Amino acid sequence: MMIVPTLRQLEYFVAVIDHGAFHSAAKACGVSQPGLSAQLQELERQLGVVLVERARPKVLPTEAGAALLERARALLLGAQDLTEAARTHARPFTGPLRLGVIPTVAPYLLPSAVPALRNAHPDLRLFIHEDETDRLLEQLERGHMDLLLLSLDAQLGDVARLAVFDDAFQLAVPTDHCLARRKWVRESEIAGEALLLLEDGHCLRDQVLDLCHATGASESTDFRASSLGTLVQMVAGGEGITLLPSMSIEIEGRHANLATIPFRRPAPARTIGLAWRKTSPRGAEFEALAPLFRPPKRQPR
Amino acid sequence: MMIVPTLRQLEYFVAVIDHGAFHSAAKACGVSQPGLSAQLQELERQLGVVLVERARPKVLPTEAGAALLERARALLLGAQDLTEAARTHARPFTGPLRLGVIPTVAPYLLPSAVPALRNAHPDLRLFIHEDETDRLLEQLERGHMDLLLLSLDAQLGDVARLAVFDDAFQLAVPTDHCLARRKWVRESEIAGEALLLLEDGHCLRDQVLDLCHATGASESTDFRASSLGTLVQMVAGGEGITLLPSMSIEIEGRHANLATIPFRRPAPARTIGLAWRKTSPRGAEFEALAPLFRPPKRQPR
DNA sequence: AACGATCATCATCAGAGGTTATGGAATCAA
DNA sequence: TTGATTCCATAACCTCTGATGATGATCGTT
Repeated sequence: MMIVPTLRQLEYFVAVIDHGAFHSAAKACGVSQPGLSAQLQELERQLGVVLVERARPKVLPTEAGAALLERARALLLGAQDLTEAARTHARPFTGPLRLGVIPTVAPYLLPSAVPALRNAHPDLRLFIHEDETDRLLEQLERGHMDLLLLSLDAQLGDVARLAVFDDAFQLAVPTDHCLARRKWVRESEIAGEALLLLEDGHCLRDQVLDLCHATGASESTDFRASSLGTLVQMVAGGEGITLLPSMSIEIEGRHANLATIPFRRPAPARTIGLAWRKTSPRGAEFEALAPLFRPPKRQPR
Repeated sequence: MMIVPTLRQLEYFVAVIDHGAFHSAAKACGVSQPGLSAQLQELERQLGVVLVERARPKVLPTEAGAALLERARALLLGAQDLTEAARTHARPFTGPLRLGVIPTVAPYLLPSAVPALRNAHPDLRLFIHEDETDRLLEQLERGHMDLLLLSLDAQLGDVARLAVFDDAFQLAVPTDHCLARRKWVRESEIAGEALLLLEDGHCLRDQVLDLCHATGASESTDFRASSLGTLVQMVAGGEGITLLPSMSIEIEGRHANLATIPFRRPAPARTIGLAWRKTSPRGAEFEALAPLFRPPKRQPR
């Protein structure tokens, strides 16, 4: 069996489509434009099909090119996985670990988790990327991320996942709110309230919104916060109430005019966990890393 | 992203494992032994892992090698599929078509189907391989077969499939059997009978055996035929009775001392159909070919 | 001990794949 | 229209990969 395309040719092909231009694709691949051009031509010659239409503002895949693009991507990803499988086998817990974390988890969990990771596995080169669930998942599928730390309550699609811990919600109200002095509240007690929520794209927003529908609460209109920090500022300013994940309270809850009240059990919660591509060669590693992402033990009072 | 292994290196690696020796693997790949040896060393150097243990009588994969072997196979298969996708896109219904057919179908359907195929698509280069279901499926998964023509009643696993037609069973008895003059029989009437069956491995055997259990018939011990032809000889010789698929009767049924009796509807039947790898780029082609595998119309009497 | 089989090494060479410089076509601004 | 600009293809040249055949080293067998 003679192998027809080379991985290098496929890499160039994918790069050209992704960049929409030869010269920038060439730069991204670390080669000169003529070099890339020649390889792509050779690929097209060998396959007997024109893959990219050299249109003016932007090169576009032909029909055939579009049909082969995903196969090419899958092959390149498979090659990457193979090398990673080799390294993992030779020396586990080494090499790059591209970790994606959602914005409503990163600032609260990473300060403890990152040192723990570095300490337990000093040869792991950690790259952290913070983004919303959907974009993280796309990056994961494309092989630009290795591991995600996020809420497993969101729609994750066909990925391997492992729950790490549950993160209960608490009610956050201004100190002059009628519930501010309560030791706990029932879920049903937020019925009729209008909650301040995060802006679109945050999985936390979607989950709390679902909770609103289930309990008879609603979303406070006119304003959506871009972070939990902003949200807390607004609650403390008397603009409304909201739900905060417990992990955020130690940091976000230190605010005059803000009271946080736990829910009575069973409290509504999100499940924080890890996700990775099912075909990732490092699944076993990731499972072993999971405990390091648990929140640090609070001092018993 | 620098691509670490080349497809050629992976091809050599897989060949060495499959052949158990460098020199024969090299011959199979069409290169000299030192060439292959060097590439494999380079692969091992780049991956930082020894992949094959140069044991004396036979080289064996190391633990790491075994772990990477399936990934390597998948990549090579993916590359093959990609080229095929390109050719299919450029000129559908051309190139090699490696068709696997089970032994209880091949002699009855191929005499009409093969000319029909050649006629409809003269640029299709047909390679036909006859074998039992399990082995065909393995060849299919490995990429050594493109398309299978078989009974969809067997366990096929995770493959794409398309039913082409139903092939009803008929009862075959010696002419001196009490049922020999009947125009039809009921399924329940074979209860208590002992049927002659094919030897192990034929899906037809398994299916008829299931039918026996369902109807209260049993298998005639002491003898298992290696083909339907043999089976018919034994029935005609008065050794017992059996079930024959309708498609075989025009050929196998021409025998003195043999009577074939249809079952009353709904007659027990097998479903003949096509199967291919889900990732095959030629699925659409195969679906278009399906009608050519229908049995030829019988002349109405 | 000698032999045969098998994989590694060596010296060598063709060509695949890269580079820079340049050409030509399309786009855009004036 | 014209000139400037952008972008891909081509050309000439170079480097080093990946092949070859011959030979060496090692191990199991006779």
